[in-house]
Parts: sequence; C-alpha cells; structure tokens
Amino acid sequence: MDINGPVESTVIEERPGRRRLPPQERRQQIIDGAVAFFAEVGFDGKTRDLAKRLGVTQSLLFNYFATKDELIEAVYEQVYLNRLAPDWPDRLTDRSTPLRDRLLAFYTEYSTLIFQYEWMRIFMSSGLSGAELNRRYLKHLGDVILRPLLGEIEFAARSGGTPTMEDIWNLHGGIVYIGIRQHIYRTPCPDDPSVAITRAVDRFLLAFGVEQG
Amino acid sequence: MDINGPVESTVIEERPGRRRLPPQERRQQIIDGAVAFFAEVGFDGKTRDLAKRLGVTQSLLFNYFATKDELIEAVYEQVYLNRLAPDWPDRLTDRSTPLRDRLLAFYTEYSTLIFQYEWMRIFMSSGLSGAELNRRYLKHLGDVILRPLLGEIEFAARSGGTPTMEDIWNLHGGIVYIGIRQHIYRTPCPDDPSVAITRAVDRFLLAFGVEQG
DNA sequence: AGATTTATAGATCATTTGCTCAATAAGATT
DNA sequence: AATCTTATTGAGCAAATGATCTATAAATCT
Repeated sequence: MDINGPVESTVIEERPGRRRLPPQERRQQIIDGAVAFFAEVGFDGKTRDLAKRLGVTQSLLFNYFATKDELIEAVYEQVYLNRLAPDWPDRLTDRSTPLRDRLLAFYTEYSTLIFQYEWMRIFMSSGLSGAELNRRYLKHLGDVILRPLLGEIEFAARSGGTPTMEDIWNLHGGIVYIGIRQHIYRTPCPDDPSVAITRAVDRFLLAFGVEQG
Repeated sequence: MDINGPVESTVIEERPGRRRLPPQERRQQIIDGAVAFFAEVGFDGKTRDLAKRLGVTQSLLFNYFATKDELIEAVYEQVYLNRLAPDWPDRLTDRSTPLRDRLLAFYTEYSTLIFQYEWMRIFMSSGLSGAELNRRYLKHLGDVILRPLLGEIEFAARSGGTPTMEDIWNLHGGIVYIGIRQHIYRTPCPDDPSVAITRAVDRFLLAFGVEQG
C-alpha cells in the first residue's frame, strides 16, 4: 500500500515506531485523544492507558503537560470552547421571525451540538467533580440565552400569564435530559430528538398563549 | 496537651481508640459512611480516606468487605433500595381522585426523595461509570410509573391529542433537572421546588386538555 | 553526507493504593 | 478475676501511578 523507504516493499504500516510530529500538532493530538479518553473513563483514567491509546509513551504526555491536572485543564478548554455560538442571543431576540421558529431553530442546533458523547460526559464528569467551569457555563447560558428567552416569551405571551426563570429552566432541562439519558445513562432514546423537542416547545408556548405556526 | 497515663480525670472523649462494635452494626456504619463518602468524592475515593473519616483502620474495611468493589455494591444496594415506593403505581392509577392531584402528589413525594445529595450524586456517578443498576432503575421507573402515567393522561385527555412516551420522559426530565442543577452542578436553585413542579405539571396537562383543579 | 536540534522512548523513582496477616485488646463468659 | 472469643489494629506487600531524567533517533540545516 504505502511505500516508505527505498527498499521496503512489504507492509509495515502498523506500529509506526517513532513518529516525530511538530509540537503544536502532537499537542493537539494528545488533547483530542484525552477528550475522548476522559469522556469514556472519567478523569481518574490513567495516563498510561491514555498514552497506549494514542500509540505514544506515557512520558511523552508529561513533555507537553507538566501535570495530569494541566492536561485536564486543556481538555476542559478544548471542550468548553465555542460551545455557545455568539450569534444565538441576536437570533433568539430577532422579532422579525416568529418566536416558535426561533426557539425551534435554537434547540435544534443546540441539541445537535451538545447531544454528543464527549460533551455530555465531560460536562457531567466535571460537574460532579465540582469544576468551576460548569457553573460559569450555566450562568453564561442563563444570562445570554435563557434570560433573553424569558423576555421574548413575556413579550409574545397572549394569555396564561408569563413564565418565570424557573419555567425556562424547566423547558431547558426537559430537553437536555434527552442527552443525559442517551449518553450518561445509555438508555433507549429516540434517534432524532427533534420531534420530542418540537412537542416540548409547543407545549411550553401553548401554556403562555404564544402564537404557534 | 494530652495526658495519657493512668492519672487522667479530664475529658478524653475524643479518639475512642478502639471501639468494639457488633459486626452487624459496624458493617452498617461503614456502609453509611461509604455512601456519604463516595457521593462526595466519587467511586475513585480512596479506602484510606474513607477509613479515616469513619475513625477506623483501613484494614477494618476489608474485614467486612472482601474488595472495594464489594463495598461499592453494598453502597448501591443501600442507596437504590426502596427508592420507589411500591404503592405509587396504585395511587397514580386511582381514578377516584383527579389526575392532577395524583401527579402532584407523586412528584412532590418523589422529588423530596430523590433531590438529596447522596442519591443524586451516586445515581449520576454510577450512571457515568456504566452501572447496570442505573438502566434497571430507569427501566423500572418507566414500566411501573411513567408508562401507567401515560395511560392515565390518555384516558383523561379531552383535546390536543394524547402524549407519547417521549413526552412523559420530557415532563419527568424537566423536573429531575432541578435536582441535577442543585446537587451535581451546584447552581442556584429554588429552595422549594414544588411550585416549579406544579407549574410544569399544569403546563403538561393543559397541552392535552386534562381538567385542572 | 555529516552535523545539529529536539521530539520521543525507556528506564526508573517515590507515592499511592488495594489488600493481607499476625498481634492485640475490648467485651462477653465463666 | 481469669479466660475466651473475635473485632480491631498496625505493619507491610505487590502492583499501580504520576512524574523525572537520560539516551536515542527522526527531521532539519549546512
């Protein structure tokens, strides 16, 4: 398949032995592998197991990260970075499109973003271990997405009063719970959550008398 | 500071030294301590730390449990046992009382049962680590509580179609998410979740045209 | 082609950790 | 009070684990 040396024509593609990579690239490769690894086994996963999975020496990890904790920090950064698209606040409050459409668009996109093995499990693991990053993320989500959402529903509400912040969290939690069932509990789930999401959103809007498509 | 010889008349109540307990009692004490301990630090908590917290030697733990895994099994058993009261299925399907009352009664009781530090965290930890017990519990919950609930709502529905099983899971998830925010993420939450629960239940019933009180 | 740089491997250290076992003493029995 | 039973301890083993350090070889430069 692959001819690497001048005289070797047989396959050797297994065990590349010692592949020398640009530090930037190797570092990223380690982080990517660590994300998948820690998502699977939790943050108490052993550096030797991670190294083996990467096809690399354990000592190499400590060439790129001084301590295991530092590696975990890099994992956090990698996973949490850019999870909340910056244009959602604007799109959610763009009253030129019906509220229902905005809500469905948001939760459709957001759910495909977060209903993923790595994100779900690392978010839950880091939450359990008390990572401050989790609280920061949730506060940010509340401030930047859910609170404005509350305002939009208040504005569009025609009957049945207006929601509280707890109501919004309830809507959100009911949707997120699908991902928890899927990736944390590994329980049977719908392949496509969008219909459940649509129905949940519609029930919510109905309760506050918001016009539906 | 501390006089240990025969002439001690002052308080020594700290450090009971070697307290000898009936095995049954000691075993239970260890399990209780282990529940609190593993809930706090996760199942990778060290047996030495647990022993220290119990004021007991680490080797003593292995007198009562052959392995750490066996201790963890005992923790599971202790925590999962009797979490689902056996009379709920009957009470939920007792059509002599209004459906809304039944639903509120269930979720009020159930939430006070599960919105507790130990349960929430051990359930999540064991879920993350892939414990079969979790899936069993959730399947049981679905079969014995949520599925019958679906039947009740179908029966009481006057308009707006009837719910699907996914709708029921959505109702359930939105409520459970309160406990997750409280004990896993440790994010600000209402002290009393009952009003949020009531509003969630009412929105749900409204969507299916169920008579409300 | 040879010299240079440095990413990587391999060996190893110091703790940690699950677990064992003989010695000890707390409480019951006589 | 002496004896007996056994719950508990303390020392310690073997394997695992995070981290260190020097030798090696892959790529680059001259």
